[in-house]
Amino acid sequence: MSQRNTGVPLQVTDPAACATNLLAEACTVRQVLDHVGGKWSVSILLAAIAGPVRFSHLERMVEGISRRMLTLTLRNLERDGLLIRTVYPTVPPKVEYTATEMARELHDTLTGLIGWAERHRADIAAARTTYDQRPADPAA
Amino acid sequence: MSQRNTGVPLQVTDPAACATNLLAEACTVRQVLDHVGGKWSVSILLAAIAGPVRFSHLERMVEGISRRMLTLTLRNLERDGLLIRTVYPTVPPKVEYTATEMARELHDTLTGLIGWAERHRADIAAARTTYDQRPADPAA
DNA sequence: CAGAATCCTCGGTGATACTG
DNA sequence: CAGTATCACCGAGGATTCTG
Repeated sequence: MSQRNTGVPLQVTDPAACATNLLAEACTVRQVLDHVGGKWSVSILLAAIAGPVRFSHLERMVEGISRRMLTLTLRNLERDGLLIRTVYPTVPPKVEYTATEMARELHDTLTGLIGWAERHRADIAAARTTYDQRPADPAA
Repeated sequence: MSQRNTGVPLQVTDPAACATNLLAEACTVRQVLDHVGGKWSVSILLAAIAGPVRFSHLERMVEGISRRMLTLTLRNLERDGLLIRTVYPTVPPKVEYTATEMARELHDTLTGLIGWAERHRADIAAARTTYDQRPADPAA
């Protein structure tokens, strides 16, 4: 990026770092996260998977998102082949975003993540409690 | 955070936002990403899953990570119940990090993500090429 | 309606030095 | 060896305005 903050978020884990056998997995995971790890990517993706959505529709659904980030995230998802952008040349401009097959498969995979999260929600909370109740200064 | 930059990364998606049925999934996914979405989390996690690792061991494996970020990420993972920290009170201090069962299950889930990424690596690259070759100014 | 352009803030991250 | 403390940087994200 030559200019200041002109474009889309970077989201590029350098592929050169993916060398070591063990860490190769980690690197691949990070590549995925570079696509959907953004603050709003998943929300938009899921919305589009549920059915074609329009810009203003998303703006209302995702709640909390700014126009700018909506645009940027949509661009990213489109660039990565997860969304298809369709422009209807009507008088009030109309643009629809549709999830690709690849995106739907990704959703299936993400479902696994959701399952894990729900299975271990309690465990995570418990761990956090345990951690917070650590002795701050054991030297006493 | 009252102070400047004292502690661990935030990593807390406010649960209140998880309301709408459709976006609830997105919110759950984001919760997971809050745990392992950090730049180094996955690498460390995978290393620990492969077997108990020591601090300096990780420092060499992960390559590129700073001491600070290693410490912070380890703290996060420990707090979330993904890692167990064991201190051996030997003369040169020795600390081992072990992955929990929960972490291993997460790894299994992440494997799905890896599979997806490898299946669609070409598609993503192709989409990017297509996107880059867009007409910049169609009005001409 | 659907963006593009601009400016600004904040917190995640890195580099370095110090400590038990 | 395994951290902690402090400082500085910069890029993702937010708010606002303008346009076709």
